[in-house]
Amino acid sequence: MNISDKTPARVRFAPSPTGQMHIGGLRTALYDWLLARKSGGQFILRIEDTDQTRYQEAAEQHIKASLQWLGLDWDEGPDIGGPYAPYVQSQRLEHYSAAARQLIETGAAYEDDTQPKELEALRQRQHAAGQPPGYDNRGRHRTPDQIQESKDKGLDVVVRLRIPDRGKMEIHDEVRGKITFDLSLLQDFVILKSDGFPTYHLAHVVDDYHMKITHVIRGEEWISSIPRHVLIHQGLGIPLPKYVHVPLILGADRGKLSKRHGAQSALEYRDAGYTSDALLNYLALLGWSAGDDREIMQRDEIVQRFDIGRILQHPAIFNSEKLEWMNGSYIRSLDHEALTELLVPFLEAPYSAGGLPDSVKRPIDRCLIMKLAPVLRDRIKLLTEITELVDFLFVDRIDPNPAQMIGRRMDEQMVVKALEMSIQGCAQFEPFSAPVLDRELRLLASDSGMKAGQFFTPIRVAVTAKRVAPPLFETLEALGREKTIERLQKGCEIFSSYLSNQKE
RNA sequence: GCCCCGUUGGUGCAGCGGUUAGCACGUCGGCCUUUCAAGCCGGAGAUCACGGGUUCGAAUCCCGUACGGGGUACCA
Repeated sequence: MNISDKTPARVRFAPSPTGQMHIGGLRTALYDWLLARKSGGQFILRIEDTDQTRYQEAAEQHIKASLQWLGLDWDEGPDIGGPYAPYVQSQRLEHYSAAARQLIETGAAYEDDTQPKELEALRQRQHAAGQPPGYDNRGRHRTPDQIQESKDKGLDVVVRLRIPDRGKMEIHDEVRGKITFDLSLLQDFVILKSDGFPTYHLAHVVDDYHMKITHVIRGEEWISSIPRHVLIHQGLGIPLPKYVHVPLILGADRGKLSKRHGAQSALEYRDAGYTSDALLNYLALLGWSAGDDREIMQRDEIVQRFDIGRILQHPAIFNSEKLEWMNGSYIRSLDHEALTELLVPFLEAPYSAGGLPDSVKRPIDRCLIMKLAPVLRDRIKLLTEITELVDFLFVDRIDPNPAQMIGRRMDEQMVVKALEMSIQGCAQFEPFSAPVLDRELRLLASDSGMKAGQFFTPIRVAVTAKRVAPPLFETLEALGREKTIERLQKGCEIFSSYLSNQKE
């Protein structure tokens, strides 16, 4: 066990509301939550809305809904408050400007009135000369009078942090260990934008300090900016948190995860029929392993075994086949009640959203699903697959294909015989239950001289209009005697007319 | 370009100086069987990216190369 896991950790998930909550962000949130729960600490949600240009109002709700669906409950956050409220950066601007002022006073930072178009021109010149792009620290020696003059003229003024001209910086990351950077390669960077908003660099450092965050868990893309964050800490004279940089999640082609790779956001996975437990389990393993071969682990077990020291150092590749398998495994482990609970909403969804035909009135008879749950469980990997599997139970009319009634090694006579014998039989079986149907239909099959597989095929197709359906006896019982006989008779008619058409 | 990080069967992981390189997904074959699944059994599939060291001994430690990823913004 990692030593840092033993003391209560305060960890935050700090998304910026600029779009949908992607799988990568969700995995980071999960690791935050796992560390907080394991250590008996707090999981904090903080909204980082410092980019006015990319802000999307719906995004914050989407983020919260995603976390809730996955069961990642937060102890402090925008809607519930907490000792360090507010938890939305746009409501904390005075903290950042105070920090920026302090940094200016100590000389760690300075005001810069270099205009955007000047920066753009600089970049173009660098590009033309084949030089690496970058700010050349030209604003370092502005006088207060010059800055004031620019402000009076309404020009843009930003605050930049001064980077030492030379020197190395050695930092420690909980995942990768020691990482060294050459400071001479960095340029002075913006901490306060001209619109008065802080950049990420300043804002998160200030907030993490105020909120007493112990572990900064975030994506690998931030590794390169650690020196900037360390410099801000030093300038402010505040202690460093522990850094935990988690590997990125890539698509099957080793490229960034995008639409091409299927669902992207947590809620899309929900709608595609994944259970939150399965997704949580899969996500936990995407960039972390407990050190043995166990893969299917309950939430509690994952919390217990989670260890930031065992987070992987290389990108994780999202394998949707494995996720599907895992989802199927979770579905199979559900009890009948829980499974029914999950399945019914998918069936009751509008037809256009993958539910039963709209002609079926809602709410549906969930007892039917409950009864069949044991035989349904093994047959679906995604909850959405349920509709296709059981729709015949709910619709009034089905449309069986007579050609499909002729099973392997069967002729037309056999089909007619099987249907007729089963119609007669079904009128008599008492009770009309799966065990009785099992016994009696098998007897009829042997009486008819057919193999069970042959005898049952026309029945299945007549009653379900499918070649592939749930097990027959349970299906017939669920359907009931009356409907079964009605469909068998209808099947008989359809098959007869099919035969006469064939002859013509 | 420069900087940082990584590299074990098709895929995801285990391995932490001595193993017949283990597990899972997928794939192939068999059993079971009323269809389809599930389950069970078995198979194929890895010169541990490559090249140098260190060591009695290296997938494991060091260096280099290749490849992959990230960064290089008044985005996060």
